[in-house]
Amino acid sequence: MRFSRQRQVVYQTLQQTDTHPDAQWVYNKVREVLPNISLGTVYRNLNELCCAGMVKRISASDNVERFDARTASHAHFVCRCCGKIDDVFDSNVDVGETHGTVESVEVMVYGVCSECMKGGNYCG
Amino acid sequence: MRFSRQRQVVYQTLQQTDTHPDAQWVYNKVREVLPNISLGTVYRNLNELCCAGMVKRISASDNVERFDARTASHAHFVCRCCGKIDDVFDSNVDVGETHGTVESVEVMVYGVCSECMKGGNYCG
DNA sequence: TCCGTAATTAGTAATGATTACTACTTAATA
DNA sequence: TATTAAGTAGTAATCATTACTAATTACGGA
Repeated sequence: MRFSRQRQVVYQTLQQTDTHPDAQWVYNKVREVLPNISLGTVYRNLNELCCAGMVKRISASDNVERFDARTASHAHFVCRCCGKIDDVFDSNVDVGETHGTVESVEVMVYGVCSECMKGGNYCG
Repeated sequence: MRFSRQRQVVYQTLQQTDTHPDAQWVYNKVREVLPNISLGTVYRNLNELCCAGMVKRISASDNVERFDARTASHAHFVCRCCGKIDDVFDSNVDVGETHGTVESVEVMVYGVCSECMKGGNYCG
């Protein structure tokens, strides 16, 4: 993977925020530095960085993919009213006190299923 | 909330599968019983059922919302190759053995953040 | 330092999921 | 049964994301 100027700025931009932004937000932010970058380039680089393990993709039920440059494992608090995503780093914290009213907790285990491992559908 | 024929069939269809389908799959399945139902109706009913707490929405990073009529809390195994979602009911199970290779575990806490609770942005 | 070349980009078009809109229909209640 | 607000079918619109292409560029080797 080459390290183009565009890819650098996309990555740095994501590292400098803790708001778990979507591609459009990253695009707007990066344009302050690279006014001619295209939205497609932002999308492609976010995907490349995800593949490289430098960025994590966050899906939180509002039809928008969000991204996080903090790859250390941590939980997220998602507000279903404003869509905001907070980090929950400390497992001892009372989320209900610190972040808001808790309605449900979802645990998602990501990986490659047995059929795909066997069938050679394994992708990367 | 009224209990229209369409809503009944959408709900029943979702109850009769454990594949965590998306709206299109539900649409195709429901059309076997109600050939004239429209895709918009399926979407609207899935959303209504979510609001009513009878159905859960599952976001798993492939640009499609999936739905689950099993509202009892349980974890999900998501294959990043084929997109399949398995239920993980038994917390004692070795997910790596039973479902596939585990790459990451994400914990999402859903709720309403403090600002929205205070600001009257609370929505339902 | 200069080439060669494959990776990357900008710009635009296409795709695909989801929502919005409207005139018509129907479930549920009095 | 009559009323009526909720629900529906069908279609158009929206919006996030991906695909495509000709031009540009990073980077290893001469």
